[in-house]
Amino acid sequence: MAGQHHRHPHDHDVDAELERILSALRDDGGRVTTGRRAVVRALLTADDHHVTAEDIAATVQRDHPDVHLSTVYRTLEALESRGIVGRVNLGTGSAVHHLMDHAHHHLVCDVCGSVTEVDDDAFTELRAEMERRYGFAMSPQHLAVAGRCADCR
Amino acid sequence: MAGQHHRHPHDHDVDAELERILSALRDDGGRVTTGRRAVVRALLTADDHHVTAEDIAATVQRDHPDVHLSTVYRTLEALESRGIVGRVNLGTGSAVHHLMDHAHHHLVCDVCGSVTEVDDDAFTELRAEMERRYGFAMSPQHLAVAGRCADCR
DNA sequence: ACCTTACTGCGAACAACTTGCGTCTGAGGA
DNA sequence: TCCTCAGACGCAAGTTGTTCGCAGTAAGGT
Repeated sequence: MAGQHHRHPHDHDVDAELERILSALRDDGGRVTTGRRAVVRALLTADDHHVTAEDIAATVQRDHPDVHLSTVYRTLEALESRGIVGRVNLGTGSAVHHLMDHAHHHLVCDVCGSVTEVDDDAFTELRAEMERRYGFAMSPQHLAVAGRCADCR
Repeated sequence: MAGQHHRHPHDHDVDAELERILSALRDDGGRVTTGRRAVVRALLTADDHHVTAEDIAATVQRDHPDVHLSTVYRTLEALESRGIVGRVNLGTGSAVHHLMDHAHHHLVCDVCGSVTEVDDDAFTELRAEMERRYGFAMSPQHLAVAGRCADCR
């Protein structure tokens, strides 16, 4: 065991989850490389769990300076195609990525750009309605609702 | 009065609405030019009322070949900042624009990319919930819901 | 240890806008 | 009607965020 540098109280949780995710990737025919490990770790330890590709690259490059931005993009794509991470694309600027640990949606503030998670259960009624009226199957993820957050009102 | 070319049964409605919109623009300090008139007309007559900037440019350029794409973008921006048109940005590809004639939202199919309008009233309950739980004021427009449409399921 | 072949770094390509610049023009006023 | 001048235009060049082609590297099954 032992030492990654800078251990924190919850590093065990992070490490366990990290390995769980990486095995899922490996079991699906993917390979686990230093870069990929670092990208997943960055996603796990990101403050608000919603980060851009460049955020991830910046974090990763603190420890591994030659992991290229395009590797981050390719890793995110590999994880997305396996349903491990999700992408939120609020029109302006870069897309934001997050682990799909639980079904949730996003309230995106038009003013400050902050992203708030909303549990999927708030949407069950709406989902049923869209299904009934339009035969449309709402994705359980990826939904971004624009508006104005409490702070910016 | 009289003749634009190629008159159709509902051209009067279109023309009336066109002038209404252009006056709103003019009353707000904007200027009405040939290009802007053509852009608004393209929005009014678009088949599904949800068009990309390039769609608009293509339509406009049939009659006015030297209206530049950048003029279309600038006109759309002018109209958006005045709340006359709205923009839907489904992650992939170009943004789609539409007149804000009534409050509605969008069901965007992940597979075929089709956009279905949903009246805002389906969202009143959800809006109240977001307000109550997070103090978040959902925009009455611009909401795009990802998923799979009836045809693609 | 060996052999596939997925993954990588790098730079160049790409799509969708956005902007700087010099010219032109709509529309309120003299 | 004519002036004038900020707002709008055409054009080309620039930005931004993301993807791709290539040749080299290294996972991981055998």
